[in-house]
Amino acid sequence: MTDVIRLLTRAQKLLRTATDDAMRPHGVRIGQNLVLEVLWQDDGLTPGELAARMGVTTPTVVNTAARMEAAGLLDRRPDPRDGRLVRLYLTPLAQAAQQPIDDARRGIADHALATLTPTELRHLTRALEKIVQQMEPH
Amino acid sequence: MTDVIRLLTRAQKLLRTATDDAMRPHGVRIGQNLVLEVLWQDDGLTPGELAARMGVTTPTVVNTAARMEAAGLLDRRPDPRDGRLVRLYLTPLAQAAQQPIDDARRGIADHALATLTPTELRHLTRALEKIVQQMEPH
DNA sequence: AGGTGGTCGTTAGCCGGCTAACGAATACCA
DNA sequence: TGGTATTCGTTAGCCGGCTAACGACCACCT
Repeated sequence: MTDVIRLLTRAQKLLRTATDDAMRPHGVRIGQNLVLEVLWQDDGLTPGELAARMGVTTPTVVNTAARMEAAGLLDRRPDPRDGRLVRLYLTPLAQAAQQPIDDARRGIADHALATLTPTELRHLTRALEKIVQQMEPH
Repeated sequence: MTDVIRLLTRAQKLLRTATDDAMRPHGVRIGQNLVLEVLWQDDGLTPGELAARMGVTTPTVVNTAARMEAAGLLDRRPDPRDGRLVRLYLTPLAQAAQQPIDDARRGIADHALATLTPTELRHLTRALEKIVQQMEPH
């Protein structure tokens, strides 16, 4: 019963470690990955918006963004219309990292799933969707 | 391709959060859960042995054990034969927590997997095993 | 127009991972 | 036997999550 949960945890940890190892040479850490993914598609979001899309809390985004700013990956600029808001913009450095990081992530996914048949992949996806739907708030 | 990885990450996070929420009323946090699981079965292990069985590093166990000692969950006693070793022993408090915590974990697993058919559960397990085997250091 | 309530980001402080560097104790070998 | 290498646990310091408390700013309503 709970064995499959342990398996899932183990798999996720292995994937996380592999991803972090692959990102580090590009000056990006695992937690910054999601920020980049979202901003690559939609630059200039606020910490709150980012947190919602990433599924983490706002303080997590604030801390991560501070590290990324220190690393030269993004700029933090106040919203001209609403003094409460802060908008996060990627630097050219962060934009240039998109291609190699995407490639690395795809490579890891390919390797992790290499021994699964298309049918098994479909089944896996379906099962995970069911779990997520079951556990998601409301 | 990488979507299923995201799903897996999301599912694991939901499970982790639910587990932590269920443990906290019993005075146990999520990171201490694995320590208890191992020591319930095999008391008096060293930090290094625990780390190996848990799949984490030794410093992680040392830190977690320090918090658990402060919480009255375990005792840290030197090995009488080898002065380098430290052995970790569960207190009665920790032993008494086994039943309710096991129940809670089983309840979470049941709920998470409730919408899966036995066949789907088998497929899920098989797919996760393949991923883990593929990614584990040979 | 002014006060009040809600909405932001930030800070502080915790837990749980990690690597690197260290110090103490044992084990081994000349 | 004595010196050196190895094996432990610990400490320091980082990243990435979280909650709670706070302060600034806006919006709304009288």
